[in-house]
Amino acid sequence: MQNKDKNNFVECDDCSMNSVCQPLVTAKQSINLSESYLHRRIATKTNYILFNQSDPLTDIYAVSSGTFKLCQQTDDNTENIIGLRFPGELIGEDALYLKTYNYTAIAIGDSSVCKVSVEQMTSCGQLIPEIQQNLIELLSRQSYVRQRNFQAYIGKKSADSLLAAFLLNIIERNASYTGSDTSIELPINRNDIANFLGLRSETLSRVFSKFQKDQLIQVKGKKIVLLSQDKIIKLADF
Amino acid sequence: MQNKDKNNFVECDDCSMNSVCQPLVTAKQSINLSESYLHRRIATKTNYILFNQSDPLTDIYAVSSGTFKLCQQTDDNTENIIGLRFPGELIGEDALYLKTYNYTAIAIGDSSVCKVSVEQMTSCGQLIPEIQQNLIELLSRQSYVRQRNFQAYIGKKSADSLLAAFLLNIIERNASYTGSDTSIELPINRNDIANFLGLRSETLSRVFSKFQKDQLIQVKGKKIVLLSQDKIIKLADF
DNA sequence: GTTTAAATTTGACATAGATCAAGTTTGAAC
DNA sequence: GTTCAAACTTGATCTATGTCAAATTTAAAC
Repeated sequence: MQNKDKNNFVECDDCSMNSVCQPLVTAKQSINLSESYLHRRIATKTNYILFNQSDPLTDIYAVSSGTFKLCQQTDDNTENIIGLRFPGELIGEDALYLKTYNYTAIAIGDSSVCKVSVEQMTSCGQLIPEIQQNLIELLSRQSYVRQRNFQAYIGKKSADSLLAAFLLNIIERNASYTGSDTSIELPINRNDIANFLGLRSETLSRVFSKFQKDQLIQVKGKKIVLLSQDKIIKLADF
Repeated sequence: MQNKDKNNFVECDDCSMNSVCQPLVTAKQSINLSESYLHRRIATKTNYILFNQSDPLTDIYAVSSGTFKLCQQTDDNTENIIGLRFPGELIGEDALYLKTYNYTAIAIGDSSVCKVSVEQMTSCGQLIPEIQQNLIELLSRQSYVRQRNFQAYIGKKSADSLLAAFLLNIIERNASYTGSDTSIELPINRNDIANFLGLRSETLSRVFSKFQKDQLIQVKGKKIVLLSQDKIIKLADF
């Protein structure tokens, strides 16, 4: 079980960008890479913005600690949270296709990221086939993760099953980092969860209360423990 | 505007697999590829199953005509539709990571697919760098499409906005094939749409009726025409 | 520690969607 | 064409979630 102190980082070995980042580091010795090709563990404070919706793509990020929310503005100036990223996960890689970020990425709490220049990665890819192959694996893995993520929420409407699916999803995604598959230090507030799930924060609060009353979960401050994983999975499956 | 006769296929030029499929065809002349490396336009009847959930990955498919639904069974034996695929789109590529399909792919109506052997594609990729590069672009495009798809539905709960988002989504995805960005020949029945969106078919029916009464759409048999795209976009955005 | 604003919970009522039931329409098989 | 089952629509009621308001808890700033 790893230390969960907030100053701790995900290990490079557990980072999804490692397969691209490592060969670049090795290549640095033989190829003339500019200094900006890779920045490791850039510290960011709460509400720090990595990039804005519709900025041109320049870098791909991997979360090394903390959490980021991905937001979109709608016409009427409301902010919709359309995704969350946890340590070891990528941010911005879906812009490789359109060359433009299509959401704003904002730090929740003190966090940190590693950053790889797309330009450098691409030109190195021509020289080092290993990078290409790794990039393919990285992208197919990402494709799978997205599919799972989509499946988790599509077709669900009841507040109970949405929250159950959400808890399972974030606990699973953080398991390798936290070392637990039944608990999590909730990095995001009720309002943001409600926004993401399309519920009202009052409704979400009631479901949290009900889950506690029914002995499905235990909440202590920001920490959530699943008391009956089976029942939660059943709820999420509905 | 293209002919929309159901026997027509999406052009290879408009198929997302083309960037991988074409180089393989070219390579066939110089490399010793087995006969099974590529099957073009396999005809499938209604309810034909391409592969089952948890089958090991062997091939990646691209829809050349018709429509496929992606389904998952839950514990209580109900079938959940977790995605649709239209001409030019891929099926099964997200299994590249886990090596196992994680849903069942079923034809809706008479359809057809092209099929590429993953084994052959991978071994050819070592010899022909072009295939690797094209695969990367294919996967990042897919990543983007999935993200858009996710965004379209996450956080939406009202039946109105779900249906509006659904109509826009499928019309957009079929536009290059049908030649229209305001109408579509609906390939899927109300029950399946309701299942996918997590609504009851009665509710969906009521929303369809309301949209027609409010002059937002026109329905003639299976054909749907958007009368006020602006209003539908506004509904979907909420 | 105290103060204070923000986050969360709870209550009362309104409303959208689910459920159950009964039509009506559509289209395939004959 | 006719028949029939499946798909779709509509109506009446019930329930879950939204809405608005107020109370309570939490945690940040001092």
